Amino acid sequence: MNISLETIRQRFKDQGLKSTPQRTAIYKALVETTSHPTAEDLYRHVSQDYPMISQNTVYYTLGVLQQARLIREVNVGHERARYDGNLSPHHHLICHDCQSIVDVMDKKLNEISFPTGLPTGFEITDYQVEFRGYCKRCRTQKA
Amino acid sequence: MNISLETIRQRFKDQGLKSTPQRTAIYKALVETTSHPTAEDLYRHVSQDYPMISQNTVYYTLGVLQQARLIREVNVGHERARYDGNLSPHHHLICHDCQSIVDVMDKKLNEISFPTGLPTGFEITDYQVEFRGYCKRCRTQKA
DNA sequence: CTGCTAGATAGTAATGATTCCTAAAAAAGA
DNA sequence: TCTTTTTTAGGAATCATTACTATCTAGCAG
Ligand SMILES: [Mn+2]
Ligand SMILES: [Mn+2]
Ligand SMILES: [Zn+2]
Ligand SMILES: [Zn+2]
Repeated sequence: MNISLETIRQRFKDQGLKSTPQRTAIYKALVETTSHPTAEDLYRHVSQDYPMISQNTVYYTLGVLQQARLIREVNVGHERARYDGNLSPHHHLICHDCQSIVDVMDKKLNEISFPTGLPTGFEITDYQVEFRGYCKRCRTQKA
Repeated sequence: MNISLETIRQRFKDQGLKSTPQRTAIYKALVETTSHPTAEDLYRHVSQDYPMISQNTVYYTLGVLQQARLIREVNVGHERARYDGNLSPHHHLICHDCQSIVDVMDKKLNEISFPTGLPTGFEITDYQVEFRGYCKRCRTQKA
């Protein structure tokens, strides 16, 4: 999945964000991968083109992009945070062993009805289905 | 929800775990609450009866109980870990603002069919539905 | 009941991801 | 080009969790 610089600049502008090379590179990397990388993964990736970038910039940028709703964070236990540049509604499948995250696009999962019998006053906004299992690689390694 | 010491001792024995006052107190606290406490919450709670207990013991014990499948960890973003002593299959509802976690017992949620069209070889073992929203208290505070 | 031993506890030090602080640099509009 | 507001980079700080290790104790064997 490829994204043009113009598109990126436009999205940043729409959110009132300045376009910098570092920010653009981080966002582009995140939109163009399906691997749900960590901040450090992104730091290493972007470092190839911008050797002087700091980890701090990566963290700061991820925070900014998240607030602007251009990316989202994926919860996988309490290990380091994982990020997702794919905003279309979808769910995830996570390997117990290697923590790899795979997108689950099944449309049926977007039609789950909200539960009833909850504490009064609680208002649900959205939900996430998190499947767990073992990826092919980890399964063959065990055998 | 109350649990007797005999029941606790039996469960520990079944898993080959020694029964110590600290371990018993931590497990009892976790089974008898629905608040999904953090390690520190439990440390503070158990400290009332065992003032000399160390945080380390709480962390170690939670690890042991988790490996023995007597408790489970609940994922809520990447804040500190939250624990659950309720092993019956259920899901959760989390407040965006105060991070409180409420149990969702809706049986329909336990009958979701596994998605198809996944990477070959991936084997799903289980899943979790995580609802997000705003609790009553946080909603009235905003208004 | 007594002693033995694996496992548990407590205290302290270390780790590591993330956040905080700040001066210098750069984007974007005037 | 000038000005203002962000953004960046680097270093220090934070804080939950782990690691290390010297006692201590539960549970069992004798
Ligand atoms: Mn995804
Ligand atoms: Mn629960
Ligand atoms: Zn795997
Ligand atoms: Zn709340």
